[in-house]
Amino acid sequence: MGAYLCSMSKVRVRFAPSPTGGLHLGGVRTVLYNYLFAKKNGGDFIVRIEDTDQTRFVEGAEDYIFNCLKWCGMQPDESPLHGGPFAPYRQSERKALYKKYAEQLINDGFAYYAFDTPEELEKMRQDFKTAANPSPQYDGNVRMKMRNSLTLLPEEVEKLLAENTRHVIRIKMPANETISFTDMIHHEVSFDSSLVDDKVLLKADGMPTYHLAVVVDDYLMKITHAFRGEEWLSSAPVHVLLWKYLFGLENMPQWAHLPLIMGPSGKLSKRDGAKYGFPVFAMNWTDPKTNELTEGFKERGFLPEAFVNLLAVLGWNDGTEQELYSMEELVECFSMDRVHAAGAKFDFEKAKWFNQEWIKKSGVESYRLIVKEIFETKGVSINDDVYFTKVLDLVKERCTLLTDFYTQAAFFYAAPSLYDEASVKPKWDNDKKDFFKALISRYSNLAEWGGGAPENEFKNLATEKNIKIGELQMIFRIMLVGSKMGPGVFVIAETMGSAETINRIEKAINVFSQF
RNA sequence: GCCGCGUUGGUCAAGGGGUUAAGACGCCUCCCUUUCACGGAGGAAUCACGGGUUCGAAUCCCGUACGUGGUACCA
Repeated sequence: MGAYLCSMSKVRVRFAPSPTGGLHLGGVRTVLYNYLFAKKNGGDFIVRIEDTDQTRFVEGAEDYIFNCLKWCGMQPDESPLHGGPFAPYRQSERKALYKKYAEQLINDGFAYYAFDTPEELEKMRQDFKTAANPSPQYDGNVRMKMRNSLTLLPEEVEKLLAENTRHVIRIKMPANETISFTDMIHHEVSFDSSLVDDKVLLKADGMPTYHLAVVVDDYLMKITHAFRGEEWLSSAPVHVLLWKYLFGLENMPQWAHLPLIMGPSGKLSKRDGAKYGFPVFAMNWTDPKTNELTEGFKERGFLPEAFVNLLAVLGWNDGTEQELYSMEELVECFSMDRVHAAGAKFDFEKAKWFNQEWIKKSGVESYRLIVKEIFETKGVSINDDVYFTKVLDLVKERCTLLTDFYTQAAFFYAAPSLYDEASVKPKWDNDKKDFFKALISRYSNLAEWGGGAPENEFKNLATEKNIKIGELQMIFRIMLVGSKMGPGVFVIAETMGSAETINRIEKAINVFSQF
């Protein structure tokens, strides 16, 4: 181990999503680690779209992915959207490239044509299925019993090819070889080649499978480090072999297989979101076919800084006690060898804590517009941004999600329509009523409203009337807010202004007298 | 079934032969505040199991169990 960086070449990493739907937590974290590693090492971050399965194409998914990256603050250096010297960056547009590599493998004896139809494959799986082997593979044990260029006469193969018979190209896995490589997270990993199946490399429609495409494109795009989810580890021996056959092991990128992010019960799926009440995707995603909406962290009220932060430390830490990191700090501190090998269960409670911390940490300016939109969606129009900022500043430390600003501060924009009766009733009597009536006239005559004046006036009057302040303060709060919540009452009164305060006292006196 | 990967409190985790086994989230108690939060002080709670190696194991080795991923002309 040790030096993972090849001293010769510039670091180049890629995030290679297939545009089939929303981008979930694990996906974003994979991008993040790619991005951090690239930036940390002064390298390039490439986004390549792996759309080789035409049956799974989903309208809008690619744009959506780029929107998510943008929201998270990760701009690709090269991508189908941003261009670059290795274009095109969509595998579907690179289709013609792959065939020659597949054919080269055949010529070198590392791959073969297979003419088996889907029905024949299904039959094979049925025929070879036993209790001890419930899912037989197309591998060294069965390939000589199938219809392929290994079993057919050369002239038969020629004929089938000449007739354009549908066929695929499969890798011919060698027998009894140990295939091993060094993973940046798992270290030495090895496989017995006899146990790996003859993966399809080129499909009948001429498109490569992931296995071929990833190797060819990583080579062509000069990728130095390849990071992906651990679900790929099982097929790594195929990729290693292809590198060996095609481009040389010495040119193979350094691999890192990232631990999986788990849901409350097993692998995190978008179903978990609906089931347990937390978002799974970065941003809202509506499936164009089913119209099904899957909630995003953004819409749930997360700050992108918090989202990035919580993802970064889910499976990685720098060995210190620091937990809050900006993107810049992450770039500074990140290293792949401090990434955990084990999967991590996602904890929404902790995720919310990160958001709360970022709300407190950030200036209101950085999210004012988003919160403004939330208010306006709720039917509250914001005309005075100075006042709005003041209000947000007042309540920010009791907000966990951006949407909480509405519940915490809506009372600044509308007098309560409902009062906490149970808290007022036991304290409300004629003395209190007289007090608040007198308070109205005192407040009306107040020359200046700021600088603690409402509080002083309130307290003076209480002393004069010989009522304990504690007896009055809660009532006052409920007059202004409606319930037992919010910042200090006098701060609220000062912020609202005298007219509004007086209005609310008047209104409340009437209501309370009915209790 | 087979193969791969993994296993420190409920969760995220530090620690990689000798530690009172950090810290954070969550939970509980108290303080602050006549509200709710924020903040502060405490508390409960952990090295999956069994064998080795060693004076000494959470740490190294081997098994077992459990979890998880793969086992597609999907990525």
